[in-house]
Amino acid sequence: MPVLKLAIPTPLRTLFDYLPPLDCDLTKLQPGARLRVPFGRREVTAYLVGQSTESDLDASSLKAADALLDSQSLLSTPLLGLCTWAADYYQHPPGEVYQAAFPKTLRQGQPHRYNSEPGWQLSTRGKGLPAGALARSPKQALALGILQEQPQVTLRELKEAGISPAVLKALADKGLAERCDVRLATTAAKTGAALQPSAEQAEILTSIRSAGTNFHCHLIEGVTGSGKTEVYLQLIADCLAANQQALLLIPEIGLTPQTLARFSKRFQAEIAVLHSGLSDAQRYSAWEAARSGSAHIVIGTRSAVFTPMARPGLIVVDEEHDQSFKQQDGFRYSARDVAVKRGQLENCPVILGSATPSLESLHNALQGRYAHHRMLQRAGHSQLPTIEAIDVRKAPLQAGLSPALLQAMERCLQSSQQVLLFLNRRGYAPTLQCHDCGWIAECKDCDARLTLHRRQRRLRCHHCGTAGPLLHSCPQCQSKQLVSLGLGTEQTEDWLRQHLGQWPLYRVDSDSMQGRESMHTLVEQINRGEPCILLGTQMLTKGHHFPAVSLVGVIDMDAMLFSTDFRGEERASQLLTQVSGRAGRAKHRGRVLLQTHHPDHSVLQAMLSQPYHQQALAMLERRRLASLPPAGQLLIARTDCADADHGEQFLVDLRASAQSQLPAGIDMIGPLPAPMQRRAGRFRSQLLVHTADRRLSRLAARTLVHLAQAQPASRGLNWSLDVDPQDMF
DNA sequence: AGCACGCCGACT
DNA sequence: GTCGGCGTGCTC
Repeated sequence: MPVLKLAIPTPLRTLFDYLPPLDCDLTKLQPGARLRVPFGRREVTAYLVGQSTESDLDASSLKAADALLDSQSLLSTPLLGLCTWAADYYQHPPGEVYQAAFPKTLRQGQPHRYNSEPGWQLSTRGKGLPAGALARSPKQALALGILQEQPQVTLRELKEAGISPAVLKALADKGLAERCDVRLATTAAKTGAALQPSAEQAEILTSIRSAGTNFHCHLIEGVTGSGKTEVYLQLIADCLAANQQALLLIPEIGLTPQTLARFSKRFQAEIAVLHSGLSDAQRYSAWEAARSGSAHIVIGTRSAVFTPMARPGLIVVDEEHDQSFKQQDGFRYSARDVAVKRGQLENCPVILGSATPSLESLHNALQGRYAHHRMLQRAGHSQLPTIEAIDVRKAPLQAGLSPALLQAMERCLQSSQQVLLFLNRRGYAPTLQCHDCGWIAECKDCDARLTLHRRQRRLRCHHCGTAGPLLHSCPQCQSKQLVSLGLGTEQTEDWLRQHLGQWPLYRVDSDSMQGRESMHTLVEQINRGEPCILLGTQMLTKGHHFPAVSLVGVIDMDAMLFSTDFRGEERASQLLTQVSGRAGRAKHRGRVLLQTHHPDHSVLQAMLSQPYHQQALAMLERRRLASLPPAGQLLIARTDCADADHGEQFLVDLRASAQSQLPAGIDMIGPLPAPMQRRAGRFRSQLLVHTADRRLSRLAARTLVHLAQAQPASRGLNWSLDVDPQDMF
């Protein structure tokens, strides 16, 4: 008995067995095709994973699929393998993983339209006409002639030949021609002139090329401005020359216009871009361009790692350390890690690039699993900036700015250069307090204070998004003496406009950069090079090039130094190195000033005295001593629940049942309340699971999910497993 | 996650 | 008498 193994989008971690649709040729059922199936009391889109001749269930309890939606597979064998691997590795329901490889329109069960343009062809009757027929209507005869030469002609080509739609309509009315979809032929990509590579670039290119076109993972660790992108471009050019496609993953959409511009300039090629800002139709057409192979280059954010490609030849993950590659809810995958796995399954090279590689990737490189390529020189003659700490203890601060920083800013602006100020806190002030009774504005749903947003006249919670009106009197004692504490970008902006108003000021944070194009426009404005002040959050540090910036001021370095997460120091080093990298790319040597109350802090001292690479080696050693990732693996079982005790009890029980089943070498810590226990009205607890190696970690993940599924959960309790968590929360 | 069934309060 | 509140149980 033929049985179909289907992945169905549902939170259940299993495949479902169905009988084939009635009157269906079994050889037409290819893995990666979609089917329409009855599921419970509704109809859903299912994805064919495989066929079998038997089922664990009784044949009588199997339903038959309603219809096969795709007569051909839409996913290649390696991509199917990738989905299967990811479902197992992340212990996530297969249906939801498979769904990640499809655009929304196809998930909804719409018929697949191949990469095609509307066109016309002769009908059976039309094909029977002799050449030179229809001589009495010259236009129709011309159209007929064209259609006789080529089996299918696009509407566009017909129009170019002077055939109007009316003429075609006339042919259709006579039953001689009909509409059709014309599949597009793939055209070869052309590559423009490459830049002359530097000695370092040339060496890396040679080394990567000599590693061949099979799977191999390369880590390019290149200081900001060393020209990693040029290396990518030349490798992609090789890939295109071999008639293969390249996949480039980038952290966020903010970067897309710049990246796209650079790629369009170099390549006369079709580039498919996939990011969250696309409409469903645009996303579908980019997806289909990648899948059909008409797109030569696919550029996208995290989710693009699951895009099908006809001829993949290279995968590049730019800024591989960036946290946005890790999905933080639902299907919690790391696009970087999935990309490496995909390279292995597609058997093509994978390039991970960063100025500040993650300790995971650096570890793999040092272990010899990845080839390690370093670029230490900046392109042209620009030097890396100098970094100095400003001890702000006892210094009179104005909107967070010390006299030393202000003086440096003015000098910089007067010599017609740009200043970048980094303050990783949006809003006006992070706290609103009553001066008379000490009351503090807190979020009613989270263990967090409300941030004062003056411009929007709101009190907002940055954790759950709720926003309330600005208060003018204390709800506890009715005093009017409400004072703001702490500093956000809005406040520094206000002060700078008043006191250094002669210089243009651009605030760059997610509040001020609302429109899709606003960041792009701003970057262009800034790069005209006029002296100005840039003030922003980490939005400002992500990949943009600001050649005229020669001074970077970090207003609140201390916020970066104190973190509860074991990855805190790694993040701080990366962030600081990335901010510093914005400075001094052109002729002037840049200068970075860090304001701190803790000039002797060890992390700060390391940043002042060593480049990122050395800091990273020291951090790796500390991780090794503490058996923390990448030395050892981590899993977190999380719960969130309206009742704090229920969540914790669930994890206590889970731990107890896991304890008896798991072998030695798997350590469990907790359950503990999450670092911010209450968020959006729900109490969060977590159980940490630490193992020495990957094999044990995967065993632990499977066992925990198995036990958690079998465990009775009180109503309203959600649990999830986070494999390779990036944040403790 | 959906979507139904099911058993108790305020309306025509 | 029913309309509908959301508790709980199932999906091959």
